[in-house]
Amino acid sequence: MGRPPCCDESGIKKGPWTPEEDQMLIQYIQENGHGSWRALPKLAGLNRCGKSCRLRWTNYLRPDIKRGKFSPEEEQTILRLHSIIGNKWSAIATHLPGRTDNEIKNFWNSHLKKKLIRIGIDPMTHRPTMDPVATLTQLLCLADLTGIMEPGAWGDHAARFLQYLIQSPATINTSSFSSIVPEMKPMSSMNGQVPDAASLPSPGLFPAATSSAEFCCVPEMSFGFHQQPLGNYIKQDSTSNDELGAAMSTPSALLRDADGSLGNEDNCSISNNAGSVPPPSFWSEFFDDPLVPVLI
DNA sequence: AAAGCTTCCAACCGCGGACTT
DNA sequence: TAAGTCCGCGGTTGGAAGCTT
Repeated sequence: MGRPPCCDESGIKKGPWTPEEDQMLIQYIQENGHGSWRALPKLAGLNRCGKSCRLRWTNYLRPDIKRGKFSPEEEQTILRLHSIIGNKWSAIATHLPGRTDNEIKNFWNSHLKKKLIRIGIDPMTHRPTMDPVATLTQLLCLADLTGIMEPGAWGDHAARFLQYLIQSPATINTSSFSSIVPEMKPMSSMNGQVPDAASLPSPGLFPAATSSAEFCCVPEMSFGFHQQPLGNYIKQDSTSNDELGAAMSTPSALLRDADGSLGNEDNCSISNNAGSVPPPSFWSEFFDDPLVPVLI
């Protein structure tokens, strides 16, 4: 069953709001609350439909709306949430105080989406648009970093890791790649700065998805290097203290059960066993709940 | 300076879920 | 239970502003 459009009444004004109309709406809502949006226009003396009033209020006139450019932190939050829940703009907006779903949607469509496409990330899947190994090879070529493969250039760890990526494509589960783009930057933009070689794992620490694993973490090194240090993390039951599994983890690690579904264990936490390497910052930054966040 | 193009964003549209009658 | 209504959401649009040629 459909419903008639709310604005099909003749004589109802559409289009941009005038300052006078804004003032009437603000004054009415401040004095009476919005109540029924349907009834509001008549009560407030506005020749608008209720829907138009609601939109104007929620997207523009509300006193708690934050104006101005999105900060890098807000941008990262949007990207992270979008990689998890997709185009749920209202849900994303709940994590960005003062920002409206419409504003976030516009920012995504006009900035972030294009940005991802430009750097080779599919904005809908948040995965590289090309084969990750091919992408890495291409980036290496672009950055003219072939010299790094020479012994001693980055240390054995880094060289082994790069060789792993280039020579062992079959071991990389490309279907599980995910991207938290702001934490990564193309190698070509690193201007000779390389990550701490000691923090790079040996290829053996990268388990491909296996059917028997409690969960698996898939490294996301296909596109660039995380700005945050890598480390090994332990998934632990906080009540029994049982170690449920250990994995090489990146800031956007994928935690899955053996059947590929999302982990859902209560009482679990992620802890770090790498000593000097802190847990990925986004766990605490982004999720209030210290239990296992569900990411995909 | 002006024409054409691109970007940005406020506002609209239509759908679907929830609620009411 | 079905029909009617309201609200909120995501997709899309149109025009203003900015940029390029």
